[in-house]
Amino acid sequence: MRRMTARPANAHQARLLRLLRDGGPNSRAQLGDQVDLSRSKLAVEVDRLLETGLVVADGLAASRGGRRSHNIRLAPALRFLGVDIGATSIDVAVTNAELEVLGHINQPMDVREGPVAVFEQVLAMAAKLRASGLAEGFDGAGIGVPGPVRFPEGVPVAPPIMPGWDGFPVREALSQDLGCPVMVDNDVNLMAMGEQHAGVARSVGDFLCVKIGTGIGCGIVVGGDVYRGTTGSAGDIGHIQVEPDGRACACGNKGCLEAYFSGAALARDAEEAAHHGRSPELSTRFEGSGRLTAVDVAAAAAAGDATALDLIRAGGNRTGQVIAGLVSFFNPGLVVIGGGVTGLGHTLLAAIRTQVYRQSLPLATGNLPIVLGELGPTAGVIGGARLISDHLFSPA
Amino acid sequence: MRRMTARPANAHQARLLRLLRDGGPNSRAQLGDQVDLSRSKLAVEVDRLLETGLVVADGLAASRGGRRSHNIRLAPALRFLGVDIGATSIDVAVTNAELEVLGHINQPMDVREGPVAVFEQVLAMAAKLRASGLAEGFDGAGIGVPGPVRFPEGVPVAPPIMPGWDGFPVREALSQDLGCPVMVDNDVNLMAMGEQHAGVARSVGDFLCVKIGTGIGCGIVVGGDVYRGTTGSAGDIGHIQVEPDGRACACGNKGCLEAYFSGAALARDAEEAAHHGRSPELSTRFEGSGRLTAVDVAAAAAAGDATALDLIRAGGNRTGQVIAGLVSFFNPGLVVIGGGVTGLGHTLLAAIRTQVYRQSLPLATGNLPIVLGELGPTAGVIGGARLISDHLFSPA
DNA sequence: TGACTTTCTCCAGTCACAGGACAAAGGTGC
DNA sequence: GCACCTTTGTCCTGTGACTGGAGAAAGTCA
Repeated sequence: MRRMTARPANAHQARLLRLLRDGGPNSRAQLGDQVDLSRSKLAVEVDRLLETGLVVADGLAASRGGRRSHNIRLAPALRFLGVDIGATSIDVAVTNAELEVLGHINQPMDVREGPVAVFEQVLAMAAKLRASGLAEGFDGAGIGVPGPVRFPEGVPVAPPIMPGWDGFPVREALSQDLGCPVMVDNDVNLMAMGEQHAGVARSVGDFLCVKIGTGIGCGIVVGGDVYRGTTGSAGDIGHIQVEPDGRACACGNKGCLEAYFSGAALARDAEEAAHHGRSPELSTRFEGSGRLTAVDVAAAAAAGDATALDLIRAGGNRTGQVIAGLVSFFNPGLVVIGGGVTGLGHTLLAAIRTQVYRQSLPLATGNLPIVLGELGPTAGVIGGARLISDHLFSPA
Repeated sequence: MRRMTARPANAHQARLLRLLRDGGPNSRAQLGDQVDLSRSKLAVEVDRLLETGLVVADGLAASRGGRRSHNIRLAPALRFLGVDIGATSIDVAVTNAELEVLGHINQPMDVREGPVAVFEQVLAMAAKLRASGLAEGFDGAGIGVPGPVRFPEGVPVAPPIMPGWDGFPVREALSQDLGCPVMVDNDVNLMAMGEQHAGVARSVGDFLCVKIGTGIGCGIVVGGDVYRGTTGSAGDIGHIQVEPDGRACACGNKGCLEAYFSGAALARDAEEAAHHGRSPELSTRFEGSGRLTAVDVAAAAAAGDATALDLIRAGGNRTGQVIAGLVSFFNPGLVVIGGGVTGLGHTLLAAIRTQVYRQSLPLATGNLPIVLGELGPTAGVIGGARLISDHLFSPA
């Protein structure tokens, strides 16, 4: 099958494609209400898009009291690939042009295996999705990696937890292997874009999206666009110091947030508590599997284990302390908490909220929702699809 | 004299006005090199601007090997007023259309006297500048106030150090009194705009501008534009916690940065040191005037006083600790330090730099200049002129 | 069945703009 | 002093973008 070759020829067409992506099928008249163009001009641009095959006319809509309208929709065969490479697992999903997830696979994988091994697996997962009949091919792919990225080139830079990835031409390599356009970004930014597109952050212009997983990062959205910083490392809040001369961190400094709270730190603290017999619940689980993860802590907390709850509260306090500072600085309209540890749920959220509402200025917190992400592991892959569709649905 | 009544009719004209503002007089040909318009279209727009009187043609430039060009410049009679209302003093300046300061007055004034008294003084200062022959009237004014502002309406909101200002319609009131358009913003944002226009931050897209005066604030510039946050309180870093359960702060919390370092905190610490006889230099100065300010500490430090140097270093460390976090989060291309305490100079800067370079990630600090502002007290007033000119030099 | 609404197409006129021809005004080399 | 080149600026025409109105198509409602 031929894949998407055309691109919008001008800003109007790009605008129309995005409206159709975000609002679903629409009649010409409905589109006209949203774009401030005359009906004639709009008709011309829609016709051109129909010619390119990017959109199709399918059927008549119900009448609204007059002539029935033709439904215009994005080409139903368009498929985007969203790839979210985490520290310990990979998510791959196919979406249609409206960014609805048609199929989603998750597989464990250690990112430290290096880019070659990881991409081999990504390609296998993509092939699996294709083989299942969900897609005949991919028109574009958006990839998230757990570290800073030089965005224009799609190349990771100095990633702390990804030895072997520094400078690897991810965009170029995957674009060749997949045979479609590829965009690469930080996984946290992808999550922010996902929650913005289909989650809790719809219609919020300026917000923060804190992802707590193996590490801690923060997606920054300014005026609806992801802010990446001068060298692509914006949002790297895991190594903000929360305790002068505190715990040693893997980065070489002392007292970093990540040294106190993250998937890894939480697991370590839980194992220590189990070892010292401070928590029967955790000890039992430790004896069962020989190791503990954030999931065990969440389960223990759900079972009412005091030590587990304390661990979560302590971590939430540390995180809240940092977020409070960021709220004062950035004055967002929303804070989203997501990532692997969201399973810790409301205990975590309550601790974070307490810190932020107590420490930040009333003007900044007065009307500030702090909520859990609503998409879970799909946020990243939807964000990936969104990233590449934003790219493809912009003037060539 | 009739003041500026016309506004640019379209984006091209606005672009041309800003080019003339930032680059000074230019020929049509030179303008054409910068705007990506055909010479014919450019000529049409320039002619229209000439008709409105916003720009004038004055004289012929030297030949560059061919026909001599006509110089096009902004109307020489245009005058902008920049007003920077600080906690303890007011700066007012007149600029021409190129935002060059023609006259500048500073007078002490306690902002707690309330808006009516303050604006009476501002109007008197403006009248004085006008009487000196520098301006026959003002075409626009940009005002900075030391607290958060609801920007679109030009109204201070919940300002901590400005009782009586909450909700006062600054923009509307001053616009009536001055008889010209007025824009209002946070004083820190004005400083950032000033340094961006004429200071160290020229040609930097994303940067932070930390102002340490009576309080501590931070101007945030994203992609060349000031970022103000959801409720206008972005950059309010003075109340970020640097010490859990630390010193009581005026805001009601404990351990805020401002409780440890700001003009006020520094003066208090200095007086305490003088009182306890820990610093002969400061004691002498205290006996002379009965009180101490940041200026005294700076002088003592310059004289080699160890206690004064320690105070500055300690404050710089605290501030650097916060800035380090912001650098990790925001990944700016430049950090500017300004405000009243810049007189503390390189001792302060060195302490801040040490903290930031030590705590933030190498990727964020690798190529990050941390410098003192270059405009001093004129940054704010130039920023004010810039604010209103940006407004007036945009399509009506 | 007629009046009215909504949707969509067609067409003519207007405006924005590019690009070439040309004029004006200077420099340079012989 | 003259021919020739460069630079600047103006004029003019053709093209494409865009608007708004007329009208056709296709429906609803009384």
